[in-house]
Amino acid sequence: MKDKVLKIGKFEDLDLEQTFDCGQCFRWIRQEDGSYSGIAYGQIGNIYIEEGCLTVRTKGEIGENQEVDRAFWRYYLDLDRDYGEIKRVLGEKDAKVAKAITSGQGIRILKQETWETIVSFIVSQQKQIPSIKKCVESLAQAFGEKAGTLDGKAYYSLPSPKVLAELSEAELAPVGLGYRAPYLIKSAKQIVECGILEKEPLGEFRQWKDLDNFVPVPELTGVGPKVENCIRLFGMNQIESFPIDTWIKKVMVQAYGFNEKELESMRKFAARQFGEYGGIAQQYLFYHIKKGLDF
DNA sequence: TTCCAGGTGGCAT
DNA sequence: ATGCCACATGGA
Repeated sequence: MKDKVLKIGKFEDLDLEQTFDCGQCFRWIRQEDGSYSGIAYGQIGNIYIEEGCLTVRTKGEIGENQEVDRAFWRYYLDLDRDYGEIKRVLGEKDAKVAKAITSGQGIRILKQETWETIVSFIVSQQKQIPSIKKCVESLAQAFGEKAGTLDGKAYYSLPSPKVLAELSEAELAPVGLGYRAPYLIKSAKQIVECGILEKEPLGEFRQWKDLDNFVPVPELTGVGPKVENCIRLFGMNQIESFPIDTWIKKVMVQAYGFNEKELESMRKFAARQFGEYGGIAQQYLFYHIKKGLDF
């Protein structure tokens, strides 16, 4: 199959490095020319900006499904949300976020597959981002399906809940997940048993909107408050979600004067201060402090 | 070598 | 409801 090039359009408030390397996703890899290659919903792509125009090189014949593909990338990259307005609202309300926005003005919250975020963020606990990327990639190569090749590199989808649910800890051991391996297997079993796969199958260009009606997210094994909020924010389009990890804790202490242990107060504060845009504010703050900048 | 990492489950108060 | 602590592996 040949490559085809899709011109998506010109967008404000979009920076590929900030979006793909801000820690929200683990399967997009920066190429030497500054573009990003990866896979989402089984679609392989190489994404870049050329003369100001967002462009995706992907698989398929020219002219085939062009409008569907464009709609998909618009969806995945969250291009129909007005980040300019969100930044204005957040910036007016909160001076710390206003400062953070100066470092990450081009971040967009990807609309990732729910299942991918469940896997990724169960794996992510007590790991650094490069290590998370390696584990997720290794998982895909070992147990996923080959989705195709781009620039001579093979891309694999993540193993489905069914595949993962059938695996033993011994079989999963080579992936190097450590103590997270049983969490992942148990969560996969919970997803299979809850019946959502029959209702909202993988492969559609959409997230699991009513997962909570099948298994409430916090009931998944290995999913505590932090991972739950990441799944909601990155994988369920619930952008008010405000994950509090070690870095956001630092922000809350340094910039807002909280005591390190006052988690519940931090949550309440975030909900009141950032409201429906909590997750986007969180991502600006996260990106800013990770760059080593202060407030 | 030692220490730590986008936390959570299990147990004790 | 809250406070400890072990947890497996890789990288600095």
